[in-house]
Amino acid sequence: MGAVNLKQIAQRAGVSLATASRVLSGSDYPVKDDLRERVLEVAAQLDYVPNASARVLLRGRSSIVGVLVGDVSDPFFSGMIGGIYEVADDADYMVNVVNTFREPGKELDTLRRLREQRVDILIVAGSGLDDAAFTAGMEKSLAAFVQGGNAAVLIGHHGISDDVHAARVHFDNREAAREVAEHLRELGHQRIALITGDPRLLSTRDRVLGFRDVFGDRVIPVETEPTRDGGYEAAGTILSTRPEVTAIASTADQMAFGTLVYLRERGILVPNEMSVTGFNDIDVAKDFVPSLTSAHVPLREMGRRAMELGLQGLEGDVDDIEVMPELAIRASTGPARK
Amino acid sequence: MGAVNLKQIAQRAGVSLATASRVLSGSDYPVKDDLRERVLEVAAQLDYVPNASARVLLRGRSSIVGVLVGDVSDPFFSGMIGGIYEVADDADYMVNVVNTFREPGKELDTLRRLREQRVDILIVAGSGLDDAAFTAGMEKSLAAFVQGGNAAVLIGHHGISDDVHAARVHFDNREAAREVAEHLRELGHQRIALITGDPRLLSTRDRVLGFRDVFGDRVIPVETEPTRDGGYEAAGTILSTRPEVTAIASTADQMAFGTLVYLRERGILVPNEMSVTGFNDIDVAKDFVPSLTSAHVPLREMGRRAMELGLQGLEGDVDDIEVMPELAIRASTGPARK
DNA sequence: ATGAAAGCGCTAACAT
DNA sequence: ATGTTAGCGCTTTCAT
Repeated sequence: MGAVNLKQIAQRAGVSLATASRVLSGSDYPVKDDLRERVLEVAAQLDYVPNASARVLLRGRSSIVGVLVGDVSDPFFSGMIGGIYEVADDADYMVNVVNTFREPGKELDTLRRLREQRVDILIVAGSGLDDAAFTAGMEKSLAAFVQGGNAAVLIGHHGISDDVHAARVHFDNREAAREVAEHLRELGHQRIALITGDPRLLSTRDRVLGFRDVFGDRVIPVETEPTRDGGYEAAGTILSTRPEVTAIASTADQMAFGTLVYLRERGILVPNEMSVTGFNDIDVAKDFVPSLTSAHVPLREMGRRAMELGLQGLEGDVDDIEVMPELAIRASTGPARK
Repeated sequence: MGAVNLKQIAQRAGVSLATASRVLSGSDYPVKDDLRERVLEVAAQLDYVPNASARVLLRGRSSIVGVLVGDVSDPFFSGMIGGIYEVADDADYMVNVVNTFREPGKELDTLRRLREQRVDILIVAGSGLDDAAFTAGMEKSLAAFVQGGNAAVLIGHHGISDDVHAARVHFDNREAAREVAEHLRELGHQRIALITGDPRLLSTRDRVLGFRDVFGDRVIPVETEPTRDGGYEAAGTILSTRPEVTAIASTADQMAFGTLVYLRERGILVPNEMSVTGFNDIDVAKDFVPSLTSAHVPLREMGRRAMELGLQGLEGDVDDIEVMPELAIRASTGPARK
């Protein structure tokens, strides 16, 4: 029981702990070849793997980046995570992703667990939340983390005070939403429905605001699960209660897919009878039928940049960057029906 | 610099290290209320978070499950990972996912890093590989890991000797492929192309075998990147070089999507002029146009079961389970054109 | 009820 | 060139 440790290697090889360590830790300290070989052989034979905990304890650095997301299997997050991995891998960092399962109450908890692991870098990708106690807890935790000599990166997470010395990857959700809305307005739409996920999420809020900037009261918000099925259901509600609507927007592509499927099943033509828009522009959006008009969010790039900022943060320079929305106009939107 | 530690808490609170530990580690050891409160207060004030490394070192258990996958952002893996998280979360386990980026050479490396972290449970989800040295390395590493009192779970990873005391989640790729092939044969197809990813992957191999069981030499394998773009490209190659083909199968849905898009752009009717099949049946497959006939692989369930097996493995009982393929017949397949 | 001290596995400073 | 030892942060005996 228990993994093989250095002491066992040293004993078997008939050398001191220090010698074994010097050989196996990649130190450039000189060790005679015959001893070195003996150590190496025993280590290989027993398949010795050093204990990272002990090393971390000693060094105070873990080479682990902790990532806080809502749900790893959501393409929105897994895109970002993919970007993080790319950079982390080159920098020899392990990536430790934790799920909050979109339960905001859990976020503080998981953040703490990541801190317990003594991650060097913390990337918070879950959206902010409109909740004072939560925000305060978050700020305190992040401040203490950074205070401890680590780097924190917030992705699209405003609501956290600038006093927290964290790098940020900004994405202007409101502006992106405005572009989508503007596109619909130009097509002559007057009354639109907007399917949203949890309205307490700041990203959702901002997206709603963007639509309101253009449509004011003429946007009808419908709250649902942020999934394909949620969008499917919401579309049904909208059609039966709001016949005046000529376009259905969503705050995430998955919901728009659900809406498109619903419309397809009902034989309602898109975009002739109804326009549909998504948000985030995940990979399949362009291949869906009809291809989905969506606010493109450069997820992979955001992940990459976040990780780069984290690495820089360790060196002491905390930076802010902004990635730009870009409206992807496709086949799911057209002139409002008469 | 450096995170706050117990010693600092103890000093500030004017108590001994032991007392501080007893209060903060949730021990049921009795501590007078006034001291307890003082410690708690100081800890809250400084936002103390215990060092997991130290704890792991002491306890020998990390409550971390390590997961080895090809690529986190691939829906195939992220589905499984989602399942793992569900169970891990309930068991208070952290999930540490590492990417091999589909570079088989990296697998041994990443496995080692996970072992360094002293994960209690190891779930290997990347496919096996037809490479003796690789397999031997894998076996040795896993054996040593289990020997150390941990639990290993292999998902669809045959090729690893039964001597390795690992739990397994089996999925019969060959049988699943056979079902797809059989379906095509029944529709009258005689000549089919099969788009595959890396043929060194055992899962790919098995799927190819399943098709060969039914079609023998009449299946034309085409190797490409296991992505949407890879499938798109491969479709082009097939159409220009193999006009006799009446159906294009793929060993993963993403490639089939690419194929469908290519055919759509060329105005080739599916399934009238060409049938298309996928594999894995990821979420969007049913909503694609045309909806994709695919071998359904219960990814989420496999993840859940794997994690359950891992937890059981810690208790010493190593089990094998098998999940069943189920052919999802949809609109992308039809009778062979004349 | 409290504190002192040993020790988890490892590295690095310090002898020899 | 090799070995001995202190100590990273914590929990848990073992005194008191």
